[in-house]
Amino acid sequence: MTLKDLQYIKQKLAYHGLKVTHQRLVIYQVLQETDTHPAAEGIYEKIKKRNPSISLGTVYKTLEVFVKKGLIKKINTSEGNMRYDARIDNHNHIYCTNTKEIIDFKDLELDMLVRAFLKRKKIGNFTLKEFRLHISGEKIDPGKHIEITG
Amino acid sequence: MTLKDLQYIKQKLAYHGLKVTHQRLVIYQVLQETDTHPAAEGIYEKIKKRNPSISLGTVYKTLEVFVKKGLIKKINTSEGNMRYDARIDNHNHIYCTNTKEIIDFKDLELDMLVRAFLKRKKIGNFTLKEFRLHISGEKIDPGKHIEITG
DNA sequence: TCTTTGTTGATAATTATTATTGTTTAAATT
DNA sequence: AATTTAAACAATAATAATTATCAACAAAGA
Repeated sequence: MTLKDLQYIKQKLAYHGLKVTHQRLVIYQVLQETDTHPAAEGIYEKIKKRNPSISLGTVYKTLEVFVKKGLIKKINTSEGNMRYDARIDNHNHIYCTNTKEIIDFKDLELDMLVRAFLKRKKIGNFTLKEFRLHISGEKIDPGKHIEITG
Repeated sequence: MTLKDLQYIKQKLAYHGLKVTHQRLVIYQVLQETDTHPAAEGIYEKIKKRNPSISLGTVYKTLEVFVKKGLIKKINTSEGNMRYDARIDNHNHIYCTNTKEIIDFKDLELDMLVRAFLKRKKIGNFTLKEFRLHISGEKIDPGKHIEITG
C-alpha cells in the first residue's frame, strides 16, 4: 500500500459522499488486499492486530455502507454466509465446498456468450441488473490452487 | 394431491432410507406444491394451519435431512437467506431484488452453452459439481409475472 | 465558537439456525 | 398381535451472524 494508493482510496470515499475516516480507510484497504472474499469477521480479525480499537460492529456497518454506495460487493456462499469483494466489475465465482474458498473467474468470452443468450431469450416484465455464473465443486488437492487454462 | 402422489412420496422417502412419517410427508408435500422457493419458516407457516403440532425445529431438521439425501435442494438469496427447492434437476434462477422472489429458469440451450464453455476452459485441481446462472434484477410490475420468451 | 450532522465503540437485541433432551412413533422382530 | 428398538419428534435451550441502540466524539458548516 503506497501513499498514492491511499490517496486514491480517500478520493474514492469522498467521491461517494463518505467522510474519510481511519476506520473506513483500513477496512477498504484490507478488503482490497485480500483476494479470498472474506466475511466481516475475517476482516475484523485482520484489522484487530494493528487497530485493536476498531469494533466488529463498525466493520459490519462500514461494509454495509460501502455496499450501498457501490464501492464493494456483497456475495454469499452456498452455505449462506455473507462475504465481501472489493472487485466490483462483473465476474464469476468458483466455490469450493470443501475449503469454502471463493475464487474469482473473469472471462469475457463467457460474458459475451451469456449476454447474447439473454438478449435472444427475452425476459419480460424484468430489468436485468446482473448475472453471475456460480460454479461449485471441490478442490482435488486442497493445498494447491485452482488453475484455469484453455 | 392425489392418493397416488402420496404413495409416490412415500416410496421416495423409503427409497432414500427414510422412515415414512406424517411430518415428512407434509413437509415434502408443501415444498413440492410451492414454486416460490420458500424458507424453512415459510414452510412452517403453511403447515401450521393444518398441523399445529409440528414444530419449527422439525421443519429445519427434516429439510436438512432431505437435502443430505438429495431429495431436495438448498439455495440462498443474495441477501443470504436459505431457501428450499423440490426441483432437483439443474436449473437457473432469476432473483427479483424487489419482491425477493426466485423464479426458475430452465434452458437446455444455456446448459449446453455453458457446459461446452467449461469443457474448453479447463479448471485444474477441481472437480465440478454443478453450475448455476444467477440472474438478478427487478420486476417492472411487481404484480405481474416474469415471462420468458424467444 | 456554536451548532448540526455523521461516525464510532460498546453493548443490547434480533434473527436464523442448530443442538439437546426426554418422549413418542414406525417398523422390525418375536 | 405384542414387544422391542432405533429413529424421529416437540419443546426448549443454545449458538452464530447480523443489526439496532445510544452515548461520546469528530468534522463541517453557520
